[in-house]
Amino acid sequence: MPTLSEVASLAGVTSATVSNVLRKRGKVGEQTRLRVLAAVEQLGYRPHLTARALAEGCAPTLALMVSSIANPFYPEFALAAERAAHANGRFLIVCNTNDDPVTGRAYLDQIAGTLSEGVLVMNANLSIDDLKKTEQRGAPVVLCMWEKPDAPPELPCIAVDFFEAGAIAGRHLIGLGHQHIGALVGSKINGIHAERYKGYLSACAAAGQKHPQNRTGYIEDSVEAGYESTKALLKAHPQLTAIFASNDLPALGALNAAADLGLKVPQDISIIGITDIQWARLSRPALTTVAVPTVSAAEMAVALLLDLISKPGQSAAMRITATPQLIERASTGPATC
Amino acid sequence: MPTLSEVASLAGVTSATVSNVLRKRGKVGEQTRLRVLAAVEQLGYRPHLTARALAEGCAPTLALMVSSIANPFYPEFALAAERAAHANGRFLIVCNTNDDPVTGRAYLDQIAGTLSEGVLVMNANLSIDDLKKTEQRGAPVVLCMWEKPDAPPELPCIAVDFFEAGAIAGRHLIGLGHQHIGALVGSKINGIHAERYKGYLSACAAAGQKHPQNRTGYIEDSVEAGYESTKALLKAHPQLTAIFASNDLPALGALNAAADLGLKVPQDISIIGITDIQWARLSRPALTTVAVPTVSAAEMAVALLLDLISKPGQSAAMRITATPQLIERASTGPATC
DNA sequence: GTGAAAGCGCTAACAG
DNA sequence: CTGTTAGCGCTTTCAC
Repeated sequence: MPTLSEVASLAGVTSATVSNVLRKRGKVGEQTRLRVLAAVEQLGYRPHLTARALAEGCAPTLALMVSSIANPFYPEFALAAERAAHANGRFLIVCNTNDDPVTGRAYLDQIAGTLSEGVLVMNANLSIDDLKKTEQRGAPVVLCMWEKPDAPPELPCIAVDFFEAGAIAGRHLIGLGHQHIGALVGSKINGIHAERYKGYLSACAAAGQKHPQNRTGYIEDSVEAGYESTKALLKAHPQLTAIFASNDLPALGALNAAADLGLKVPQDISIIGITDIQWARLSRPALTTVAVPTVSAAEMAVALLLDLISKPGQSAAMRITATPQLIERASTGPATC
Repeated sequence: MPTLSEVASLAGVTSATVSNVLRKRGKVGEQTRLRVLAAVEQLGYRPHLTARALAEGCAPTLALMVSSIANPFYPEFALAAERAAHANGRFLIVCNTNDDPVTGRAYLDQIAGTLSEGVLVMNANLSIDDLKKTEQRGAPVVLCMWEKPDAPPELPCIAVDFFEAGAIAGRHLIGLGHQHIGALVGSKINGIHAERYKGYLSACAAAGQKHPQNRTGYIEDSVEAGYESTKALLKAHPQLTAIFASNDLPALGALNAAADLGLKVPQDISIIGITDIQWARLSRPALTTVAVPTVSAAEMAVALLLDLISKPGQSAAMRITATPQLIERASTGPATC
């Protein structure tokens, strides 16, 4: 690969000048500029991003920490984040923590500030302490789609009003006349869906309905867990006419459980999820769900991170994305009893 | 962030020595080693990966080019690739080309050899010429899950026997007694599924069945396209008892079309796909499909790429992964007429 | 064993 | 306007 100085000597100038024409800095004579450009073209010169990063003291990469990029929710976020990053001249490194704090910490220690200029953190089971530590070391951190507004994150974050998402789901079910509702709350690992559940409970309370504790299954955030839990719930409480799931994956599992139990959705039982992942519209019946603003959250997260990178020492404000939206599809309908 | 020389002066040695103990190179006196380690610990020193990359002339990153990481097939590949890369001390940069050759070329020009040491290419609509050019510039390229064994790739690649995958699917359907089979072949964009279709046709021929051209829909690789095409196919050919889809997404669309048409799967119509993406096991009925060795392909691709990186000028051999496997689930059954 | 010095490719003052 | 001069933080001969 040709270097700057090779281009320089071909053009009969010095590397500083070449750098200047390439970065459009300083003033360069029109003819030398042309000469340099010709040399660049002739040699097929491309700037060495690693060298540039070292010299500038700033790498053109951002890291995205997720538990697993194969989790159906992350790819859409990652796509939006990568696009936003690239639109700003940055590249995105994807790190799968596998929900293992040790792996996560190792990633942070390795790349934060040394290879990537900042880090976006999705639900990757990283400790706030580790994150604060990497922030103190100079690599900005942005929590993405933060769900616990009451627990001060102590770190910049993009928050989504998951309480409202839960409330919307609850109101939808109640509005349809459902009085016996089962709930699927995940994930067990980090109890991160508590906010959604609280929102749902608040909707019940507001309608004067009470939700008995034993109608809630605390489960993992997966189709399989939703499937099993729904079967158990329906066996214990045959009178249920609806299922509130704190996430789409368990909701989809509930759909399958209903089908395998010979129940018709939504005639016999209504099911609602939260998030609106890709599959939600593709299941049969298509899943009614509360869409969360994933794309805008990703864009905001990248914007916030870039802000923090450009202005070190900035205060760590929390930004909030658009309100979740009910997406009414075919898995919910009026209560029949 | 503390630097090597800061650690060095704390330990009362020179940076070369610190480097030696950290890289476990050369011989270092046991006591100096301990002293250095203590200093590293005390300062919380972490090697600056960008600086190291520049000095070593080798970046610790690999790039993965995909059309869109949100396409349901890529995340599983990306997960496996990232794990394999990280197991070898490399980080993975994800690049979404959006199927746009211009975007793809820009990515290659920017990072290949300057920020990432090599590039993995999934179906990203990049021209072979562009790829060969980046290879010539010194950044190894590995084509992942290459499907056209007859068209010499001229580039190192991991090939999957998609012809056999198609044949397996065809044999399965024929073995079940199906004589009137419709075919969904995608994607239209790059005609990349031809091999799968050929395999399917060969299975028909081997069984003495002929597949009329007008029973094939050439479509995009999506659930929606599969849905529409299945409806059209079924309308034009009501006698069809099975659908062969060259990919799972259209197969899932076919499943939905059958459901919306009031057809029971597999009693009225059998449907088979190829790939075995995550959703395949989650649909109702669960999709019978021919699983492709995604994970091993990803691992082999990373291994090949690392080989090429470590041994420049190596011959570009094609490596082949495991044979596709039939995964019999609930969407296929005996022909009833 | 350990240190001195050069250099990876580029940027960023500062001179001229 | 353009060239000179230092580095960025680390690795790597090559002496001592």
